[in-house]
Amino acid sequence: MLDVKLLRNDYEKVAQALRNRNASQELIADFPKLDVSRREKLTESEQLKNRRNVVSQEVAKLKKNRENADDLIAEMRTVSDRIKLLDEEVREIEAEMDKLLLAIPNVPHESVPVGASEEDNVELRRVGEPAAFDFETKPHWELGTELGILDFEAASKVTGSRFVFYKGLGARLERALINFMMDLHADKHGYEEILPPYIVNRDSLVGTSQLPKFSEDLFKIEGTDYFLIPTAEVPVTNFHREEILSADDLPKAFVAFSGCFRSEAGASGRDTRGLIRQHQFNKVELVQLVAPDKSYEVLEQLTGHAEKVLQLLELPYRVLALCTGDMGFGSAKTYDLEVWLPSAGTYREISSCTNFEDFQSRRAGIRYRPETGAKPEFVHTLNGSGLALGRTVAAIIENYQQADGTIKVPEVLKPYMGGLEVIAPRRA
RNA sequence: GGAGAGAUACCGAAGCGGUCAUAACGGGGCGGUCUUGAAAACCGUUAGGGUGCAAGCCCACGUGGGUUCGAAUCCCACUCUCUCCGCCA
Repeated sequence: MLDVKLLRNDYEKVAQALRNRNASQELIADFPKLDVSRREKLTESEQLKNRRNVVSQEVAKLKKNRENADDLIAEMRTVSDRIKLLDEEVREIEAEMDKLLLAIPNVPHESVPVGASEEDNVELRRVGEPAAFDFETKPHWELGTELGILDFEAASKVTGSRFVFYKGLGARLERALINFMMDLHADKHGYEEILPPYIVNRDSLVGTSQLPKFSEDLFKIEGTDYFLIPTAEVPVTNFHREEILSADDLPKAFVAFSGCFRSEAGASGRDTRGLIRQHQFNKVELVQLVAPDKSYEVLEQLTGHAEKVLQLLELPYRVLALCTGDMGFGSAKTYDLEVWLPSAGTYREISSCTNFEDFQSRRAGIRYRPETGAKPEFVHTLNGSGLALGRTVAAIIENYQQADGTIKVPEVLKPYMGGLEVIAPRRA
């Protein structure tokens, strides 16, 4: 959520940000009018409340002395009615303003490239060379099915499309990756490990800005106001919702493994095969709450932590700075990591690292006190995948495939796979 | 799921219609006095939001409504916590 003061004092800056995002100017058109009328009504109401408070004291005094207070009480009756009316109007205006404010995307950081679509994202670097295969490569869903480590058919029978069973060494590979990533971030990168609830309430989703705008992407639990989490970002960022932290508490750095559930409402027809786009997938997520003056430094570090996973797995990848038109709703700046997928002959997103600045913390009320006695300020929140598991498995299967259809186990994973060298069909 | 109890500042807790919210009282944290140092004692300090240049004013006793001239206090709904019973991993 934007600071109303920004909207009040620098309307044009917000308007420009919306243009850069291809978002409608309509989003903020009603703001000035609402803002002014709210403050007018609020001022009148507060003056009347002051009067009411003063008179109430007088009434108390008169009653105590057994004197007559009927005139004052009569006056207060009309004053109170007026207050009630004004407060009702203020409430309505505030509800409208909230609705409006919650629908306005964040203002991109000045360093974000201006652009209309993903075409305008800026590639910052490539790391690792895609392997040259001297045989016909196969996509991971073919290899995984042939090896008996992935079963899409069984999943579509048991559940439906866009679900998968991992079996045998496939399940083992996923578990190995989870442990490898968690150990790396918790032990080497200094994050605190969190295992969050997979179900959250509405306030949490508003806090991290999935709601109210993107409800169609979420699975809602029937008969309740609970939702399955689309990412551990939601429960973890909201851990300190409506709290005032002290300066020594920062930075808060959490690493969380969780299942993620997405309805993928608008994605029918895209990536229908394989592990790339599933309704349920696992992810290791990095989340940080930091002091505002540190957040851009931390964004670079956090992105580096996610990159480290790809480097250790020896998977070729590239880093993109997303342009204004391609960034997520709450983002002030985002780097995407894209891993090389031989079957697609291209790089595919495997991690997204974002600085939200105070966009989420303002919604979620996450503040800190810079020093004792100082006024609380909003923290900056960041998160990034470190990494999405399904896509990592797909990348390993495809990049480590061999001519005979077996999969080499990446060096760093061997200890997590009981020393296994190669994933081959069971029972040769 | 059934029955009951509760929610006030960092923690505990008083308050039961007006003089009680920079909120009694107790504890904790921080700073200081004293001390060779520490403890004890004593002193100080420790709190949100809105509006306004400011002084100030308004709001905030779990959340949202209601009654009343006036609500922490009375009424209603909701949320969460605790205790007992049932069920369960």
